Amino acid sequence: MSTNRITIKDIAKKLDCTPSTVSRALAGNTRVSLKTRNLVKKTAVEMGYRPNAIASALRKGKVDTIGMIVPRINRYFFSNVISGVEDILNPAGYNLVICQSNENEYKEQKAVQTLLQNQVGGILISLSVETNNYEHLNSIIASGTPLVQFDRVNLNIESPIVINNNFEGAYLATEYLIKQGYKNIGHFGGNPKIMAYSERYNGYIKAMNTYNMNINDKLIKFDTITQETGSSELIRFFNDNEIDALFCSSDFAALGALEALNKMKVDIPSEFGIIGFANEPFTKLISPKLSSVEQNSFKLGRTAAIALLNSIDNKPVETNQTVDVEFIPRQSSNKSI
Amino acid sequence: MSTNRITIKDIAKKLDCTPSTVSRALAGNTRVSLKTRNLVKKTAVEMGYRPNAIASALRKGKVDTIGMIVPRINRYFFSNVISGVEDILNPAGYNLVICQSNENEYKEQKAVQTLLQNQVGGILISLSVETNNYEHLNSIIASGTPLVQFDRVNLNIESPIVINNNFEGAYLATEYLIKQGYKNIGHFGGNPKIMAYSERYNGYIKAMNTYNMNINDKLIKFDTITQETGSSELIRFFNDNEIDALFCSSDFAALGALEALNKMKVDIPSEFGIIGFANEPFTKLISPKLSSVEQNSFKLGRTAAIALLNSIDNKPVETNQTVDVEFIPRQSSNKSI
DNA sequence: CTGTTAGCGCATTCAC
DNA sequence: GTGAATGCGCTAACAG
Repeated sequence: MSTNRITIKDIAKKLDCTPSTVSRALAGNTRVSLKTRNLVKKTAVEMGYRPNAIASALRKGKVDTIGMIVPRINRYFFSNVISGVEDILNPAGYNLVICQSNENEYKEQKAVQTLLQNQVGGILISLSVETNNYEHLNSIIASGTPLVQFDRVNLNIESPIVINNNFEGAYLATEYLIKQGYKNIGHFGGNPKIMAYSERYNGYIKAMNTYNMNINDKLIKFDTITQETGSSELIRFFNDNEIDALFCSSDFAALGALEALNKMKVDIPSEFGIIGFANEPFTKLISPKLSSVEQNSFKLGRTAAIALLNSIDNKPVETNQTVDVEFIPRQSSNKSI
Repeated sequence: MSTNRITIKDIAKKLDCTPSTVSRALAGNTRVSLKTRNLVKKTAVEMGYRPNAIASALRKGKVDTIGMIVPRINRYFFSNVISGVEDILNPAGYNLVICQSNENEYKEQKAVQTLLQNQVGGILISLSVETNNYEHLNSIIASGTPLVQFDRVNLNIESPIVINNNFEGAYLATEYLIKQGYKNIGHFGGNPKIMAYSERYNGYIKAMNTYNMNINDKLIKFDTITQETGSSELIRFFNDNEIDALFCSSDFAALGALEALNKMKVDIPSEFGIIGFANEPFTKLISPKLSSVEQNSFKLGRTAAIALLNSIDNKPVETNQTVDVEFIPRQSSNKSI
């Protein structure tokens, strides 16, 4: 397959010097005379030399690649986090390798295994909702590979963590519904094992309590973060319960609920208020526009990447960082009666 | 950093045999007795052995990693292509590494360089719109690394190509507008250097000619694929020209145009018909729902991955494959007068 | 400023 | 069925 690749040996032979000199020259080592350095570099280009990163990594025992594992690549939130991570990593000379777990525990374990086998310099991970067993995270730590968890994290694992202020976002959203005059406010949450979701739930509860609102367990449903479940769950309990507002931990669940309400001819926002979470681009495209919580995902990505680089360089790392969120009011929650 | 990693040497020492035997046993070589094989495997697990993929790759001169370069990760189309690629690659024992070019030629070149340096077993690429120089593609070929281009391809580069039937999709969309009775149909295209876009343009022209429609160059605008340009370009020529319909090569441009029209109180679809391309999820969420062209991106990803695997295995590869598209009529193009 | 030597961890050829 | 020896391409310690 691969045509005979040019190595530093070939360059050395041509220039009648040793591979060491070539290696040093290419690395810009000033112990090599400027003249030789330039000559080597020029010849390398002429001969079409491409360094073998594999060999270099094996020798140096480390690699300039960082691995990142996310549940889904096609979420506004995650793709922005990725961009934020790249914004830090690329200038620092690292390459980012992205793996999708597709919310599947097995794929997540496989991804960890692959990254460790490839000796990545560090790993950034946001857990799949399905993940129940955390042995793969321990094996990252056992391997000595720096690890940073972000967004969907497990606190029992020893690693720096970067998360949004999910509690605050949920609190603000719920408070907004309350102040708009909605009376029976329900909640669609994610899997409470995941801290991001439990915190949103906690923020919701806190706001409800602060304003002496009645909390009805029947109006609270976990594991409801997709469009499908958002729609079906709303239909399932809308007719049997008094409910006039919903704070969803996911824009997609909110979208599903909103569509179901539209079909039932329930007017939003006059009869029903609804708020999502994540500020997906579609939130401002649908009708009515969906209120949501912006997570500053780009900044979160930068923060996580910086934490990882510090961890790699053995610099001090704040173990627990929080990125601010912002409530974005739109039509879906502005009671206009 | 990395704690002393267990190697086959350590296992050999413990079992009082040689690294060769361990290596063979781990690889399942039948020349090693079943008993030894099992013992080695068991001990490897017990000792927490993790194979060093780097060393293995250096030795074998190849790597079980495939590189993929896409302009943007957060496009419905691309993220689905990625899933399709994974659907083929993972079962085949390959790992996928994804790089974003962000539509930037330099980042694309850098990504190619990184992948080649990491000796990936093959590369899948969809070109950035900005890319003008194709030397990096030639260097992939020169390195002997199998290459497959998909979607945004350059025909002058010697490689298998997998694309959508863009011509057909554009033809069907334009034909639909014509049959709905729209008279002055414009076109927002992408960069015609990119075949995907030139073919959509060609399909538009073909439909217009087939039905003896008047083609007005003033109503055709290239490099208009973002929401912003879609909006600004529409505003720029709407008032000065007779135009009552638009076929856009991008859903985002169509969205921008649609928003501008909404603001100008132009009724869609009675006064103006509009169709996009790619069937982004938001197309069915906005109001009015946007007609578009579904590209079967998952299938396209599978097709491209299969082509690459065949190319890696030196099996015959169809050099030029086309994946069907489907026109999805929605409200934005159904003239209901 | 440059050469010599050694070895990263693994897979493979050649022995026996 | 197993061991010994070699080298993938590169870098780094040690000389000089």
